[in-house]
Amino acid sequence: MAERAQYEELVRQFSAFGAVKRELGRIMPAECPGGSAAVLTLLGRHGDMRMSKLAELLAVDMSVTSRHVAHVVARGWIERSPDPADKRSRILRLTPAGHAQLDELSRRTTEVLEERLSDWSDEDVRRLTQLMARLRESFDCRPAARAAPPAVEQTTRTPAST
Amino acid sequence: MAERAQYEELVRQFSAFGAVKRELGRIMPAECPGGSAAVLTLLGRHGDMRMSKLAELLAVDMSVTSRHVAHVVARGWIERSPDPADKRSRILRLTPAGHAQLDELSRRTTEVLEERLSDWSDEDVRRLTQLMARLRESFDCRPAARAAPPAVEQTTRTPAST
DNA sequence: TATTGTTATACTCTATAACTATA
DNA sequence: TATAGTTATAGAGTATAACAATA
Repeated sequence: MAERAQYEELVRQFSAFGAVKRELGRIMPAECPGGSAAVLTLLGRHGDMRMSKLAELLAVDMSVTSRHVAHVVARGWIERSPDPADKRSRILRLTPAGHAQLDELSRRTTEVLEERLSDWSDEDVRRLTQLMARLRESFDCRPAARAAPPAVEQTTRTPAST
Repeated sequence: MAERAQYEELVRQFSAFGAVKRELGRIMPAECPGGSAAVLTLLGRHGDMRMSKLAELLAVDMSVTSRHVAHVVARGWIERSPDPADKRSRILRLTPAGHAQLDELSRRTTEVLEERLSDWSDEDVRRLTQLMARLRESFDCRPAARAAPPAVEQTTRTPAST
């Protein structure tokens, strides 16, 4: 358990982190803003999935997910096919062009990080990655995970607010 | 120097970090969005300063700073007094109400972090804070710091793009 | 001429609410 | 009735460019 001053300093770093994100965003292809990049990355990492699953991984509302996906579909990077098991659902899958775009994104971000973090040890990079992952877990993010006790999770929608 | 897979994982955490920021933002007072909170925090930490200095600390364009400051001034949390040394400039200073608001912000964020990070060791909190601070330094952020060699820094404006 | 700061405009990301089509 | 997904609308953050006042 840390002290108040420690927490304040941590929050200060959270706030300043936006500058890093923006700097990284500047080197991305113009046609592929952050939201699109996130969609491609998660599909590349976790494979084909439904909208609701993607929304959960992105930790944003499904309406936001829908917009990002529409943008990415319009550019031919993913395709939406109907789910035979549930006609309300759609299965998202990377197209060959999507894989190519993903490679390009990876190339650019790696290039920038190699330059900016050239004096970082491998261990420090790993440590930061792990701590940020743990932070995300500690902050829950998904509504179900915090609201419910060790119960079953049943919905991915925003719960009714009263 | 880390490997490509390490960098990709780190970028993934950068992307996911947005969820943490949003979660933290939800518990802030409605009248005080993130931009205002950042202004108050920096003024509280560094004392009175000019717009240009604040813009540098925020690592955003001065036009953005101007908007945030206008919002905060409208709520009576800071005051803009003319700089006697340079009539183009304005000195920003926290009002008593601003100090009170700052205390409230600190109280809320500390409360949330104490809850969410209750199982974190003091050392891990400190380590994450330090690594994020170092990350910010590695990413420069201010235009002058990267563009110029070990030369004097002379402008805080966006440099001409050609 | 160059710099400080403001304003107008535009774009991205996000959430809420209303809507459709299925279960 | 409840759920999957879409769309309309609104709010916050940011950048660029044009502008006013002062160095």
